[in-house]
Amino acid sequence: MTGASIDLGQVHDAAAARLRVADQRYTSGRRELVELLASTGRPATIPDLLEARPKLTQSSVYRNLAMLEEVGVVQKVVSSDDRARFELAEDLMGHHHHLICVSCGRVDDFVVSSRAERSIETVLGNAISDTGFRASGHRLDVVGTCADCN
Amino acid sequence: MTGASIDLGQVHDAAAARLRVADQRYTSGRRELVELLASTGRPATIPDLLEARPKLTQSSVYRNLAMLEEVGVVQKVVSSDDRARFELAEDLMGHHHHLICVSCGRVDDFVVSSRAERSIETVLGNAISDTGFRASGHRLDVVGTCADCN
DNA sequence: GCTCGGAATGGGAACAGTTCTCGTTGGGCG
DNA sequence: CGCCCAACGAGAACTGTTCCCATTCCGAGC
Repeated sequence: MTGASIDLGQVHDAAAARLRVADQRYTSGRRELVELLASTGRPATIPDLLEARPKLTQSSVYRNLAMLEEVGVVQKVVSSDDRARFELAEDLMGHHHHLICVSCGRVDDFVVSSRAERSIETVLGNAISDTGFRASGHRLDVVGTCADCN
Repeated sequence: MTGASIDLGQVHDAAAARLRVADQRYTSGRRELVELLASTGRPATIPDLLEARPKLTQSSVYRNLAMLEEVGVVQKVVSSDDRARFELAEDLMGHHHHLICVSCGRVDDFVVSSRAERSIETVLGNAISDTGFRASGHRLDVVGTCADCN
């Protein structure tokens, strides 16, 4: 169900390039974060990341995620609990949506057909055309309870 | 653009009834919150509410919003900034979507045609049918920059 | 290979939003 | 009229996140 796995080398190259534009280095800590997020297949919380790589420290993870978000390598995802979650940016991961469990806060990815995406875009474009709002994208999340929470 | 205004009396009746089921009173503070949320037409932050009704106190607003959420009268909305926003529950407000400004965090409501809603529901139903996830609804938000933020 | 300068790091303090605590208030019922 | 307990108000406590600063690391130039 989770889309075809992505090319890690390509992701690293893109991350390095985007950081370089901002005069930032692609350090080992940042590389680890990107690698983790690329392999998880689901938005991760900071505790998730710290647990997966105990060598990482909290303040650096926060700082590096903020930097990676700023240069467009990762993006923040909000769920129903109060921890931020992070995933690779859409242009690295592919456009997708989230299943948000209101019971445990877990977030999973899913995709819909590109035809369905186009019709959603059209509907949204019509709906907001007279609001002065400039859309940069959409978030279509399904809320409910995950299989584990039954 | 904001849908037809809702029947305030009906909202109060529903709120009172849902609280009563949970052995809770519909106190003046709670009534004020419901009234504010019904009149705002856009999800409100706690500071918004405190400013609109200086008589309300912060701790009571938090406590009462939590209670009203628990009995299904209001719901929490997350935006891009880190303040929670609240609006009346969907069955009191009508189903709608949000325009989320990534620059200032402001959130506005908009609606799409019921035909479009049905097709979205169908698409989502197909996409998650084999995940074990039980959907209770969806959130379709448009992110971008509002007219004020240009 | 060595040194220097600036970027990144790590640990902890500071901060903001939210939740909890507890003594007080007040509405409803006997 | 008085009792009881839910709700209130003020502030303390808590939690996730951000900031600070001394130390470490990396890369460029010698």
